[in-house]
Amino acid sequence: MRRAEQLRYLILAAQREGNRRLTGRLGEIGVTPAQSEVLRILAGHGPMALRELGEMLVCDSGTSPSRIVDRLVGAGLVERTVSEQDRRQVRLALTEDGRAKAERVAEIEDQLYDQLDGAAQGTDVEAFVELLTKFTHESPAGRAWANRLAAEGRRKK
Amino acid sequence: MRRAEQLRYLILAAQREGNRRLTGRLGEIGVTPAQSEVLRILAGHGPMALRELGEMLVCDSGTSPSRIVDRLVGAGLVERTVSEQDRRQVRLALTEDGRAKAERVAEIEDQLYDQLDGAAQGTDVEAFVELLTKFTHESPAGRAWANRLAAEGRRKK
DNA sequence: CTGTAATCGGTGTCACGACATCGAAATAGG
DNA sequence: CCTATTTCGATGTCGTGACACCGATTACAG
Repeated sequence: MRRAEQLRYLILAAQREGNRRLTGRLGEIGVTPAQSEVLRILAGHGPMALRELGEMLVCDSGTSPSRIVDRLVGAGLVERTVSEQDRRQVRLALTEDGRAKAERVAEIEDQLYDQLDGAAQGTDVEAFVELLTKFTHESPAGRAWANRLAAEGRRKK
Repeated sequence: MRRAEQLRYLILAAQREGNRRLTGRLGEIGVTPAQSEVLRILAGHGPMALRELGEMLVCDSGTSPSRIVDRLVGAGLVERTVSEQDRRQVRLALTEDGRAKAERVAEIEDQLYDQLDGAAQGTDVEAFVELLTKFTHESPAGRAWANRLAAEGRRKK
């Protein structure tokens, strides 16, 4: 059993398990994990174009997350407006319902983060964060996460 | 930015990136990552029932991996036979083509494991393995991986 | 100003994953 | 035996993910 193989499958299992727990809790308020990521990004970083959202989404590195947004628009949580300056662009903004839902999502996530932080007590997570960052920093998903961190930094200023 | 949140998204990004690389390399021989896991399990642990396969599959914790197997049967890599003793059961076995394909999958995986081991040089991976094992050991995917490890142990005897 | 290239978002397609439900077959209980 | 329960695998459905391709719109080069 190679060390890398074990790491590979444990990362896969952890991702699945995290998603499973999140799906269960988020299901109570009628959103999926992918949708929740969109809600949280829009709540935290204001209205933006679909392309910008795509550059921050870890869960979907496709050309554009049109279809995830479709469902949020259908659920009345997100508003799509064609940009005035550039009619190719679409501006995405949370509705009132969307803001409320994003708030509830944040609460649920916080509870799960408490669990995870508890499980990670006594482990040198920083070393692991560094390894994963190195492994992903050239990938679409890794760049999306880096974009989120950068935006977070700007927001705090 | 909570530590757990960073860990969550980095694990997601790493899983996506690993899958992306694997998809690219495996695409050359016409299989997907999920299919490759089935091939490797059948190659390593002999013919088995669909249920047993399901209990070892990290990639699919659903009721049964019928549909993934469907495609492998369609591709002529796996043979499905109704069990004589228990006509509810289906015995899965690799065909000659399937064995050859599993061999090529193993070579590709080894190359990627080399990359990953290289990137993990100097990191205390064991601590991380322990954390992930603890996090997943009650989950479907975690149990599947534990089953794989156990079967691996038995095979070596 | 005009033709070409680049950008943006939408869509078609395929293969998952997760969940629920189903029918056939075997087993346990009486 | 005979019925109720359990097991096994298949299947329907929904929502991703990843890729390729498309039309509309804008930017740019000559």
